[in-house]
Amino acid sequence: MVSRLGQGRKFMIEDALEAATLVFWLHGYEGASISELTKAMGINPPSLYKAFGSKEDLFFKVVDHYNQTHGNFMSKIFEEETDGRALLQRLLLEAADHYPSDQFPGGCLVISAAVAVTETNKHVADRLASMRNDNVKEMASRDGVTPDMARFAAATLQGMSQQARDGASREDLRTIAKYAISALDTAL
Amino acid sequence: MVSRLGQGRKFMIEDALEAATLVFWLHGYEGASISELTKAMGINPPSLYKAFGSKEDLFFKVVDHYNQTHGNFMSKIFEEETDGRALLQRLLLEAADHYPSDQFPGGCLVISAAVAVTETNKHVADRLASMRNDNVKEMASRDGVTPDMARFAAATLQGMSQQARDGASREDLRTIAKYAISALDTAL
DNA sequence: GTATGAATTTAGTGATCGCTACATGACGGA
DNA sequence: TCCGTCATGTAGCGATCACTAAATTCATAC
Repeated sequence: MVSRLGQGRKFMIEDALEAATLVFWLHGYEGASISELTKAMGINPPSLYKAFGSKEDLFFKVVDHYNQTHGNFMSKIFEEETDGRALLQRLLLEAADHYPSDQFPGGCLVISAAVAVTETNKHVADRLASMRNDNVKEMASRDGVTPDMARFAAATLQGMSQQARDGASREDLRTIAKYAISALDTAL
Repeated sequence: MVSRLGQGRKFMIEDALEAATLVFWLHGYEGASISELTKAMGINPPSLYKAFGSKEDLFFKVVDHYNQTHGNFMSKIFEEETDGRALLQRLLLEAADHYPSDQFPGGCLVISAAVAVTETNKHVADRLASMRNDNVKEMASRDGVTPDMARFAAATLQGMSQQARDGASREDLRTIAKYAISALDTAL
């Protein structure tokens, strides 16, 4: 039985998450203040803490939201491509299309939101790092993909994310992706 | 005429810069607090501000110091290698040796110290970004190196830096470097 | 209409941020 | 020895951090 008492929430969780996503994506985990987050989400701090628990809880819900929306193309490719090489190729080429953006911060939130942080937030950066490393393992588990190839693809994706933040164009990133694909097609 | 009045500085600039370098390298520009910096440098805040001006001034003096010490291998390669392809190859292979580290934070300070930051420190991140982009231009100015090749090499180096922070081994990075070199050797 | 219960707004908490005023300490010059 | 000068240590500035106690508003239940 769902409780129908009280005045009920006045904002939509998804809308608030999307607003928070843009802030965390642009300024990173520590660079995003509760003040800026609540302003962007259109709510006050107590509402944020009531709905999401803490800044850290909110952040990881934002990461989930990001993976289901802006970063959705990745998991889609993981689902659709069975062949390992085709998987890596599509990841690289589609990332080249998605990472550069005018309306969004550019690059990948999971890659750039917590690179170098305070000691007290080390576990946040570590959790993102293990998400990235899980991605490498997932790639390496596919047929035709060695751990080395997976690492190389992951490193290229991370470099492309940085390049996007540094202002590289869609065309720039496509070229980087093509170089990487040609390396993956060449016996080492 | 050098002033010989007063009690004189009680610490060595280079030692203080090296200590500050490790803090900024590990925790990034914003993640490094004045409190942590002064503790690592063995001095009090007024001495820091007297000697270095501000946190931002200190940071960019740290970047210079880093480029002349831990990151010195880069400029050395730029000086020694005239041939463009040999330049890119050495950059990739030697970065693979330098980026992973047990005693140091790993990766490159210029790449990881200010990725996503507060709005008030955007200009710090922008200045590091333009240093990185200057590196790309410098590579592209060499014989046999197209802008595309330079971008690809830079992206790979940035990905390798991230991988090093995520725990990749020297061997892992060498393999990534070799993949990238094989791509550069293949006509696109 | 009134009591109940939940999310809201207001207004702060203590802690830490980057930075500095002030007094002390340590040296060279006279 | 005393002064002038500069770096130092102490102590704390205003601002902002993540977070929350308390009061208020609002929707339902009866």
